[in-house]
Amino acid sequence: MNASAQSHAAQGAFRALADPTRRDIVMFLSEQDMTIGEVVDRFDITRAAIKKHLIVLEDGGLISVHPIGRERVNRLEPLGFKSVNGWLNHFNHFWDDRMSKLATAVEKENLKKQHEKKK
Amino acid sequence: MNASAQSHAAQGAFRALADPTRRDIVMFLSEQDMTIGEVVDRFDITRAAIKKHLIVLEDGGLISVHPIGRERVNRLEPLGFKSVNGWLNHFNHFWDDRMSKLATAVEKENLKKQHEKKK
DNA sequence: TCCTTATGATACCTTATGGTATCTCTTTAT
DNA sequence: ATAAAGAGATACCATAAGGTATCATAAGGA
Repeated sequence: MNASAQSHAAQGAFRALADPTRRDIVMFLSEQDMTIGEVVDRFDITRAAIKKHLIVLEDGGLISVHPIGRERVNRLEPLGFKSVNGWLNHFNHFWDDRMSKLATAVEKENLKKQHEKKK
Repeated sequence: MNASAQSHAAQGAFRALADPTRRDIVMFLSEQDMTIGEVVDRFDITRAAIKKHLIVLEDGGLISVHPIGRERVNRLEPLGFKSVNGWLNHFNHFWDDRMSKLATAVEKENLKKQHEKKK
């Protein structure tokens, strides 16, 4: 999968992570799975607002919802995060390449200087 | 730096990456540095719109701008990406932990079954 | 010098987004 | 059986966000 396709696939995830409240929710969910009510208790906004955030997170593939009785447990989903990681990874390679090229250039420069010194 | 502080620091970067056009711009810039005009040539939207995107990217620390004569070259900035990577890394650890715990649990379950078989 | 080119800035429009308030629907417990 | 608790849906509001059109500015080149 190329980076452009990955970007398309990760759109929902990137969108979801853009909001600080949603990133906080994700942080809480990394400590333990939670029902909506439990998430709401940790914020000062209404249940409806939290619910919307959870829908965005679910659309982005970052969480999944599991009904248990009348409750619905929200759980982190690794796959959604992987799509983001995958896209970012393209740039990690990019930095590596840039650094190694820079290192090579510096090395050549040093060799050149040493050569000139000998003259 | 804890994950919450990282989240705060990375807010601009996450915000910038939420838009598909900006991610595309970033992809182009990973191939080569570009002036605004060169970026504009690769899209079907106005210069003003591109300019706004570049400002958001700069605010997010994902690019830097370097004036050369009357032109302004836009260049990717690794540090901005690192802030995003840093935040995401917290969850990579999380997956690793979860997987290892799962593996341990499965292993224990297998040992238990073997033990019961012997009976 | 003067015209062209690369860029910046502002005003304005439309839609998306984050939020509240309110009502309904289920499920559990008394 | 009925009240309370957990969750969902919808209407509505203010602001942010992405886009265009237009005007202003500065630097190169003929």
